[in-house]
Amino acid sequence: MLTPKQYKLLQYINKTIKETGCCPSFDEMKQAVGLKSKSGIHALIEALVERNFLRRLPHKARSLEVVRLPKLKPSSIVEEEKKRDQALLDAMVEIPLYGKIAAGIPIEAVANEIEKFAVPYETVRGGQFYALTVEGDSMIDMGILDGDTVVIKKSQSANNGDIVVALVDDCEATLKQIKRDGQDVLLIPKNDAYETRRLPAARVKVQGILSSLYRKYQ
Amino acid sequence: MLTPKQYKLLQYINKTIKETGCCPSFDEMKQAVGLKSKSGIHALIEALVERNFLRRLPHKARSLEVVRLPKLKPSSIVEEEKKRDQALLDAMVEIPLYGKIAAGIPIEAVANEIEKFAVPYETVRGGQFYALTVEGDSMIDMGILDGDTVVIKKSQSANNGDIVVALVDDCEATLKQIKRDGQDVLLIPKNDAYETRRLPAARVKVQGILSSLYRKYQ
DNA sequence: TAAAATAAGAACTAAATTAGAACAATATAT
DNA sequence: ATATATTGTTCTAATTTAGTTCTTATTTTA
Repeated sequence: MLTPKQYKLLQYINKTIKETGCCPSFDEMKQAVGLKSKSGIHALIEALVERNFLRRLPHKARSLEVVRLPKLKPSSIVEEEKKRDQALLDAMVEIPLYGKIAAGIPIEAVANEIEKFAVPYETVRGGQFYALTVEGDSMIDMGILDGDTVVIKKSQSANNGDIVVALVDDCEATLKQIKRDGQDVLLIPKNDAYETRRLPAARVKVQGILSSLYRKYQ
Repeated sequence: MLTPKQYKLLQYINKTIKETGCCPSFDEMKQAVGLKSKSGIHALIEALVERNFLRRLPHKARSLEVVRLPKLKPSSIVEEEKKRDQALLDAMVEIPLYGKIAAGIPIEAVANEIEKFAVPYETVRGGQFYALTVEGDSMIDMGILDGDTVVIKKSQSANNGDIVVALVDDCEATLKQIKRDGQDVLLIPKNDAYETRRLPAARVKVQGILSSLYRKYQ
């Protein structure tokens, strides 16, 4: 069994040769495994040759060849890879940022994808999501400010009281709290300066539900 | 394995034989790899023969044969791995989540690290950051709500008007807008139900500046 | 606790790269 | 077959790059 350092170096040598066709120099190796002196590399290579993982021509530069690779990974390496996998799992994914949506007077429809917005993968698992930049102050009393980025989960339906992206008459998209009132739908701004709109349910389509909010200062 | 020069020459020889059916001369090779003398080619070929990548008949012109080539990983796979590495680079980093901070009456000091909070790496580059969970409603008029997570950039100083984590008398930490007024410091809540505190500058230490805000709905 | 392994750095040795020139062997044209 | 051209070999020498060996410490592992 190899020590973690030996394993790491062997993997690096193997990877480099496979990718470039050339053997790395001791200096390159010391960079790769994070050493400041090449005498350590020399010792590691001695050990790998002794254990028959490497073959070399003594005193020849860049003459290493990988004889075989270990079947077992040192347990500390396994730990490291677990952490890396976790990091990958937590990595960002990009969702479309469709542009501005009115939190005041409706401005533009959700239509042409312009940019991407990166969010943690776990926050957008199990659904389709997109992002919008809030414009206006009609939701200010819910702490949704002009310039905030909201992440919306696509949905054709919403519960009473949800904050949704609502498409009115197939042309205006707006972020409002939604409530049902008989055959009508109420689109409720959260700012006393704005008035609730009452519309027949047929004119309003829910496009998604507010899922999270991001704000960057300065 | 090979040095970069050896590799380059071997590739050229192989390519030429494959394309023209005949081995290049030393002069052609020296052109191809950018040398001005063929003695260098001779040395490289010696090395390639020694490493068993070439075979030759001594003193016979254009008599080289390629024995083997370093087998490279397909470049598509290399690309994929590069992308994966990039994903890792773009991944989340975890910053300490120190617990709750009062946005109303000060509750607990910034002290014992409890949890971690994952944020996109790029948002916390160039500085030390930590996260706090907002408790209370004193900043509600700035859209900072109870339960929001705020990311704070460590700093001992702040500009007038910044929203900061302020430590009062070395024991209460609170999130407020800060303003200077002569020898005093004003800690301004953003909620009409709360009153601005005026304190001598000596009693207030800035611990960090509000950098970003995260809110999860439902 | 003893034996490996890890680590740094310096001093040293050796190999690789490069050039130029002279020369030797081979190939080709006449 | 011979002259000529082409090609490969050998040498010197300078420079750069690379590998080895040594000492000294620290850390890890058995």
